[in-house]
Amino acid sequence: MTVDEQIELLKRGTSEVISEADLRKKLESGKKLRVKLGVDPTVAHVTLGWAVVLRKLRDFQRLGHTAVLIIGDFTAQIGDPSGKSKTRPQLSREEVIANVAAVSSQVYKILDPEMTEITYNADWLGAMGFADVIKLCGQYTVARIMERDDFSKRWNEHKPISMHEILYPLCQGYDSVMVRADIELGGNDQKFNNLVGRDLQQLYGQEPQVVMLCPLLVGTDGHEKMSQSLGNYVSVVDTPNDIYGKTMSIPDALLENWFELCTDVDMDEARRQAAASPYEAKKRLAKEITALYHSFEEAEKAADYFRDTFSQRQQPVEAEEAIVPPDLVLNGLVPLANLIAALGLAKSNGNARDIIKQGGVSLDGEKVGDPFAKLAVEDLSGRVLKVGKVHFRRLV
RNA sequence: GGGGAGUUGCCCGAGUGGCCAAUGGGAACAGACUGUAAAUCUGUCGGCGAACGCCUUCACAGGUUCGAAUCCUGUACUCCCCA
Repeated sequence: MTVDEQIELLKRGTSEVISEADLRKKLESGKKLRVKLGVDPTVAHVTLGWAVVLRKLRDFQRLGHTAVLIIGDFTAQIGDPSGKSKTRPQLSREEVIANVAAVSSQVYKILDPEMTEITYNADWLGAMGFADVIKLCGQYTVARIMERDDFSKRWNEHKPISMHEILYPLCQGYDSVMVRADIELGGNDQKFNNLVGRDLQQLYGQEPQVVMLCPLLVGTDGHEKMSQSLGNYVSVVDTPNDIYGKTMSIPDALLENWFELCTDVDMDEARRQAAASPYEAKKRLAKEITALYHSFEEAEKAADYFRDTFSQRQQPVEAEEAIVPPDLVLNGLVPLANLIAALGLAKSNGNARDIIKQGGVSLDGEKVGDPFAKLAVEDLSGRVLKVGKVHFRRLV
């Protein structure tokens, strides 16, 4: 593959490369490049949003380069201020460890483990003494930190900025120095942090890294950046049905963004399809994504399930089984609302009654309208309970 | 160090002694329509209860009062101005 072709491939799904000339130079050197991606284990799922940069990293691996994954076990405890209008809660050591465990296996659904180097930034950041920190701080000025959009905005709005937050970019930049990164990948919101890496590398006598930024994937709600905390995410460990279904629920306006960032489908083709029939394009998208994290066969099955269950509103043949909690049963009768709440399908009994009242609950396809319905237990077993649009449970 | 302003439900934000579980908007949820799209319309949106109702909530802890989100005192946190 020529360098031009490589650049072409690598640029797909990026919004900015700083700079392309430097990237070319590094690729032309023929050297095995060290491509850094820092991730903070603040959550327990690899979402499709996160997968965008992981997939980009995998593109580099396919060209023979090394993925240097930095688990920000130290920085997670600071909390990245990027794109945040308020201070993040600082995570405890235990939470971070739990998240690392959960996430590390998920990233190999995308990356090639043979070509991945995993490091933990607590190894060097945690070992620094206060004098080292002061020295590092001496390399940067307050004005430069305050150039940053998030901070200046918060500053102007008279919102608090904690001291530790302004150290975050320095930590991340120092990571680049420590792993001698040739390239750093990140979402658009990481631009500032990644540029600090360039500056610090130069100050420490290294060639500055190339910064490659990917646009942020918009979440299923169609507005906010996909994130676990907002609940608008698709996880790579979601079931095929969930990946497919959640993808089908995104607004049409997101089709292009998702095709570009979540699939390898040719963009001309994707655009053509989206223009011709957004619905057909979305089904294609959902199937493509599902297949990436499961298999083509499972994606087909998910598509069938979706069509039958949601498009044609048939009752699913297979549904997660749920046991009627015995303590709800009185004289062989169980109050439906309490059952729904106990199964976690509503947040309280009152909420469950509200949903019933509004026609959101059915048993074997038959709507239940009485919020105070009490049902005979033996009568329930084997029947399928539907709550809302999405939740089905086969009662046992 | 001094002076001033503020902290309300998931978020924003009204509310200055009873009519406040607390106006409004957004989010969310359910229904209709549909393509689990968008737009629109309707409804719900602290907990328990069949219900009269009861319980917990307006930063935290005390206090005044028959009665407090609303008044007083202290504590914590945030912002502004001065040094």
